[in-house]
Amino acid sequence: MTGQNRKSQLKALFGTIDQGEGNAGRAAEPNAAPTAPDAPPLETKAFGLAKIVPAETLMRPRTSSGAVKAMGLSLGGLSREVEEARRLKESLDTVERVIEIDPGLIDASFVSDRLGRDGTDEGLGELVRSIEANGQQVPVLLRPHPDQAGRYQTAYGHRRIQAAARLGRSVKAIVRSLSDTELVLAQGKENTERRDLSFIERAFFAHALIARGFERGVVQDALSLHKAEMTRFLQVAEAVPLRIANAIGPAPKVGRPRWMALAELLKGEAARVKAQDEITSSGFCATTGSDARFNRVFERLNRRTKPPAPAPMEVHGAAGRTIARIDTARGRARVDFVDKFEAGFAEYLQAELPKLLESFALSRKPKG
DNA sequence: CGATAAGATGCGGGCGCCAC
DNA sequence: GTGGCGCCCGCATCTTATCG
Repeated sequence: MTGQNRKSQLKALFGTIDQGEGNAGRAAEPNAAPTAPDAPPLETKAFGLAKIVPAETLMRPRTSSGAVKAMGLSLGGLSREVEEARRLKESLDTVERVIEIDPGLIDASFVSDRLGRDGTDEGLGELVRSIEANGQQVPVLLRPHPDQAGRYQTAYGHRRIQAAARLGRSVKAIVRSLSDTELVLAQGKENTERRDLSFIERAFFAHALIARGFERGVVQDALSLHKAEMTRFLQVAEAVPLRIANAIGPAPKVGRPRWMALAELLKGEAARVKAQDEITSSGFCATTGSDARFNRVFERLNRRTKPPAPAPMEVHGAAGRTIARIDTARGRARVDFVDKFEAGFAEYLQAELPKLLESFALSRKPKG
């Protein structure tokens, strides 16, 4: 597929989504698809009730009128009105209306964009409360299920559907006939706009799309990815086994550098065995929060290569009491005095410290 | 509560590979 | 040789956490 084709495909898809969903609380796409030459005027399509005055009608030059011509014009006008009425009816029939659907009839998208959130999604409870209090503000996008008549497949709005199911309510939805490509592109675009997917979820979503044969450029466009980012997504998704990523979960606070570091560690077979062992441990299962679970796995794999930071050393006074602590973590030395010191001590320390350092340097020099 | 450090994210641009 | 593509490095900016 050429870049031009890709762009027109995206424009055709997303331009119409935004136009049809003015109540979705999102700004219209700045480069939305231009209205097709044979499409009804924009106001007809968007609002249905607006007065229809095609531009060509307004531009048509007036001609002199005889009785016959007047009748012809009148008939012509009538036929135009009939034609416009037909168009209006057509647009009303095809315009995307929000309908209510039982969540039990709705299946998830064929490409998952979530990791290990089933039943443990921290934000879902909040969404349930919001919908309970204010109703569902934004409709979800569905398509008729390609294999099962009477059922639907989700393009986006999975969490809203889960929340509605939990409340025992129907889901406000727009149903549109979508190809596989259109469905995943809508799904990717929506997730990108909402910024509610973590790094690793986006990585696996991009990877899943590539695995299903979607072109790299299409995936980049749909997820608004820079080419370099796309490369890193695929590298991480290939290096981190899905079962491990699923066990960890979305880890929203863990970004690219740490997932890439984990992916690097997981390239070794021994590390994969260790990670598998970690995710089945009781401690891991008892850990709440995907960020904490990530840290457990990461620290377990990193344990050998990165020694723990040394504990602060205590300096004891004549009576054996701790008078100061020396912290050498992160490659620097820091001295904290336990008690307040007398006036002038800082100046004394300032004067004596160079001598102390010099004396230390001399003691380190090899003798002879 | 402001300053600072650490981490996350987006992006530019160089490089190598490959098809034409 | 040229252009397209993917990989990689590194920088700038923004956000979040920590410290004093």
